[in-house]
Amino acid sequence: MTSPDPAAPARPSADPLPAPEAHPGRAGTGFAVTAHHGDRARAGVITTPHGEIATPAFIPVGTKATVKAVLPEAMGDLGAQALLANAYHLYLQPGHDLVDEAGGLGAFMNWPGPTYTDSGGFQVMSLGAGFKKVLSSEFSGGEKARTSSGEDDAVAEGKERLAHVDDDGVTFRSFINGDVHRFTPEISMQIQHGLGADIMFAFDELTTLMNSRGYQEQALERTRLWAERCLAEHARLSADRTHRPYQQLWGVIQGAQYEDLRRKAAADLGAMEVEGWGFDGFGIGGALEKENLGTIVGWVAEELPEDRPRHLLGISEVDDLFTAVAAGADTFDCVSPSRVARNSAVYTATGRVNLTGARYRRQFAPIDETCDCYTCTHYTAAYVHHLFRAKEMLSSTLCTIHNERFVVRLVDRIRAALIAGEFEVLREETTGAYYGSPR
RNA sequence: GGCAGGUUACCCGAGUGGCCAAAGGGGGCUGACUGUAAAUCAGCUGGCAUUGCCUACGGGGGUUCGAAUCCCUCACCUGCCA
Repeated sequence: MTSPDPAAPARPSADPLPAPEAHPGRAGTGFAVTAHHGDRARAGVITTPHGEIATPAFIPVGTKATVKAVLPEAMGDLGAQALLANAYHLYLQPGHDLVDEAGGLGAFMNWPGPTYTDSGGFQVMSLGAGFKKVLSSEFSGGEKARTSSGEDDAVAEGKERLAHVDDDGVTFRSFINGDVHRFTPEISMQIQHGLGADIMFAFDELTTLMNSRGYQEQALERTRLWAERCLAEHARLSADRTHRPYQQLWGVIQGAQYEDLRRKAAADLGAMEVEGWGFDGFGIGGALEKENLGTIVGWVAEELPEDRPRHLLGISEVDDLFTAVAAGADTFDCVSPSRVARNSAVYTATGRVNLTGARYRRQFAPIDETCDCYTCTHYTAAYVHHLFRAKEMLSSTLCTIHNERFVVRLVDRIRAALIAGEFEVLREETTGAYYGSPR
């Protein structure tokens, strides 16, 4: 466990970076593959102004510039190489201008390592299609095709949508106070430039499993046009700015479960160039199901340029990580380790368990004997069980540290196994122990 | 001593003749959560068996086809007045 860069200054300095090169967007940044394994799995290094990220890597999520309940320093101690925040949330509160004034996201939250921001595209879906409904099996099998831009279901459900999509952008209602706000690709880029993360994502539309094929095509074309506009605005903002010009912009591949749409999206964005600017990497988004996750990542990886990193958005379950790495994914982010931890679920080598269970009342041993996290090396499961029962907030802290370490370490081990040529062995051992049988 | 009110499941607390094995909380048990409107949400929570039966609304006794609900009595608790 090492901090990303203990020597890095915690506060912004006046002139921290070298002069731009010929391609201003990529100066001092980039990606290098260091090892291949099998058809598509690989290990590599992403370089940013705030340090390197060895891939495959898990990037913990700190939506509002904090991984809930955990100090940024602790995230460094548990081995997080980078953190991911959300443009939508930080735009609403405290505002990207204020974060910019503070010296950018990393300086603001005292995180010296690399940072990512998501574009706010996810909120188009989560606030628009309806909270909790993206992957809900309750809706995924439905016959009725529904669209994120239609108002029918919201009316039928007697609920008001919080977001509305059109070709130019998205109109949101703030989840904080109901204020109306407008996001376009340009606005998302302006916000993300203000936030100043090393790696930004293009503004996209995430569709849901219940959208019709026709709507998926329409949304995909919209996402493609938005990607071009993001690149153009990124170029403009990068040229204008002098104090933080080295941000990378990664395009987001949509296309739902359709092979032709996914391949087209990947080919389009992979080749996309606007005023000499292309994407520095790619995100793979959308409502992926466990069964087709590997297949979809595989299609996309085949179409994308080899020399740029691929980030799988929102995935962190044990078997999914192995599947995705095998299919060509390089980095991951996910809220699950954190959210689940606050609700008393913890990962162990032999599966996920709920710590509020009565069976932990007297377990005077670590949550997971095989874990090297701060929680497991200092506290017993019985103590954490007590904290949950007593509704003490330290329960969230200790379990989040454990779960984030669990996933970070797992992906670190996957990386080491790739380099050593032992990926399949690790996969079989790990998923076998975790799920009872290998997946 | 007098008057008034009260005693309901593990706890608090609704319920004043049948739709009551009994609302609602809490607690307990179990589960869910994959680019965070999430320290959130869901199910179960007297016993045993297939419909159903048994045990239960302070104890005991009545009235009634039928009582947590009405009457009598006993016990305990809370006010107010002596």
